[in-house]
Amino acid sequence: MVSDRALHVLRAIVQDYIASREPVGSKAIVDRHQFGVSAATIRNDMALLEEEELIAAPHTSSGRIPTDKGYRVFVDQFADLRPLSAAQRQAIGAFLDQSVDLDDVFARTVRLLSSLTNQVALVQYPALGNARVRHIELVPMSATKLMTVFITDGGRVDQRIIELPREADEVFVGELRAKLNAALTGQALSEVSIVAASLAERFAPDRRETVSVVAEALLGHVDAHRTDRLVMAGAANLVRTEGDFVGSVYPVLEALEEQVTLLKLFSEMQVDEHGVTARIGRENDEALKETAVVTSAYRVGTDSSAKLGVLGPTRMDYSNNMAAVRAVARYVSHLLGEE
Amino acid sequence: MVSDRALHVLRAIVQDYIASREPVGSKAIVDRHQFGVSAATIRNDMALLEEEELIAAPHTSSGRIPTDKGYRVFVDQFADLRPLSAAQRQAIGAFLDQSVDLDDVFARTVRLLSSLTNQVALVQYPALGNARVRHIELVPMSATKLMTVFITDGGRVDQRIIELPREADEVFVGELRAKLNAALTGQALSEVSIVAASLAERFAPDRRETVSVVAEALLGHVDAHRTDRLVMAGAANLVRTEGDFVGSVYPVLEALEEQVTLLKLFSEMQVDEHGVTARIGRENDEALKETAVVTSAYRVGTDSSAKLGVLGPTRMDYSNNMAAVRAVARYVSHLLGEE
DNA sequence: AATTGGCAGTCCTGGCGCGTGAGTGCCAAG
DNA sequence: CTTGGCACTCACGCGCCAGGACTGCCAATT
Repeated sequence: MVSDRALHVLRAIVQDYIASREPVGSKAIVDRHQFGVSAATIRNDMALLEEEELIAAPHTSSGRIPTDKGYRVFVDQFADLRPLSAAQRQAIGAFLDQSVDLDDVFARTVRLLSSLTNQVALVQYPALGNARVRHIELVPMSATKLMTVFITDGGRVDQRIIELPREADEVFVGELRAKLNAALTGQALSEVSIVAASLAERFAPDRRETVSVVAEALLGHVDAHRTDRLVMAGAANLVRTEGDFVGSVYPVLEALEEQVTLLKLFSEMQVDEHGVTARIGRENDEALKETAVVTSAYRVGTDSSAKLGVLGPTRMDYSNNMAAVRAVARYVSHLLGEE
Repeated sequence: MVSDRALHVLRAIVQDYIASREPVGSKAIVDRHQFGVSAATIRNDMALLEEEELIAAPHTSSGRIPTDKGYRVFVDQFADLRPLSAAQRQAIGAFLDQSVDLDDVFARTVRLLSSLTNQVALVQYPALGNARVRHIELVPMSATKLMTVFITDGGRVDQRIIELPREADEVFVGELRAKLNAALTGQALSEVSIVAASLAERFAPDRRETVSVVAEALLGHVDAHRTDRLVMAGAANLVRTEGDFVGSVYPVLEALEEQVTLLKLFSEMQVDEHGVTARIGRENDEALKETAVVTSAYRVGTDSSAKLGVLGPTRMDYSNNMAAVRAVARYVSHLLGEE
């Protein structure tokens, strides 16, 4: 429908608009790019692009800005995704290799992504749906308070404090700990509920109530592992780019604190063959209709995975951000996916 | 220096300005408050207050707004701090009582504070400087990778993955675990470094290198417990109140992400006899010079404590916010401070 | 000595009109 | 299909002006 040159005009408009934040006119294009044709010709192409709703004019006589659809075509057509420079790659490795534990990997990853892209960075904790129990620890806090610590082979640790129905001595706790680990260590999380249910039988009747309270806590741990969490950094960048929003950034920030919106977003995004995807403008929820989200997946362990990405105004540097997201996702996979 | 009535004029100005965000003039004061004197008299008092730098006029002929110093006097003189309503108190209890563990208490506390005050809420993790070791767990991840889990009696759990210099079998790990717990359980964190240093001697020479790597990891855990952390919620509220900042909110948000600034702030703030303190405007760091921070302390265990509070524009509802912060701090103390 | 009404003066705010300039749409010619 | 030319359209910045909300000061009053 639109000629090849028209597409390149679109690219020029997107690039110039991203660089200057000002509507770009036909004259500016012939000046800044080597099209070898006159401004009038460019104008004809622009009329075409406008008809296709790839660009729009804020008011009758002014330059054009890309529409959501325009950004979409730009991203699909011109996602050149030049690899990052060697120095940048090395910086990623050097920074992430310092991580001391899983939480730290994620904390560092968001900060890194945020500073590479100058956008809000998001990292989803892996679901670990098929993770296995590595170890269960019971720590008495007082006669009737017990802390349960639940460790999976993905390296995730959860703790929880429960109130026991009656007093439990050290010996009994030791017995319970031993039986729990014997029965559950190495089991998939999905098996925990089945095993835990049959556990009470192996204890004297007057202990069973206490055991089932503990079993219930274990189910809570499994749930907590299913429930995804997010870490975020660089929210200040949204305010810095406030001028790119015609509405307020307030609803956007609200949506960011409302993690459920973001988790839904991540779960809906399918990573394409390049390993990185963008969702632009109205393709998102109402609250995020003026933003774009660039996402990639990373692997954890052998067969578990989660997403990470950045969020910013639709007027963002897609090339750079997509390259950064892809590179970071790859490095994190390399870090956590190895066996 | 300033008359009693002048102080009440200051109070009226602060209250009206907080309510309307508009400079308040002498006429508005006689209309909205029962001073029983004429506008001209109020004007004389206002001239006095201006001389004392408690209020200022944005431009020659317009109402006055409080200065930082004016807010300070207002807070010191008129901190009536009416207790929250019974319904609000009950809501605090009902919400916080649902917490399942320590992290959850803090997560709920920030959300609660943020929604009670419509400001940014901050909760500092307790330092637990005099906490004791409750339990140490070692979990083999692979032949040369070991996860160390470090649990203190405050209920805090830390994990970390370390690389061993040579392979370690289950038996050796079990022995190490037993010896570590025998030597360290019940010890104060400050003792860990001393005990850990002498630990290697008790093993065969070819094990010592591995043992000292583990000992080093334990020191890392102790450090992590010393290093305070913060949780935050409601950053979106800052953007909502953006109109109250003459500069941008961007540096404020940056400072919020830079936790070190906030930790320094918390450590400098001394809670007064009412149990709650405010720091206003330029009393803070440069980046926070347009904000006010209301803080209170809460107790954890018997003798450990930390701070929590809210941050917002200097034009905030001090009475409400101070009451909310105090009530929440008290409830959290009640929750975590009990023995 | 404190208070008050009156009055002149200040300065922000919003509306109006106008020239300027960037950029478009269209057309007829190449 | 491309190009130069040309009329047309708006947003933008500027100066100007009237209205309004205050203040500061002063002389009279209590």
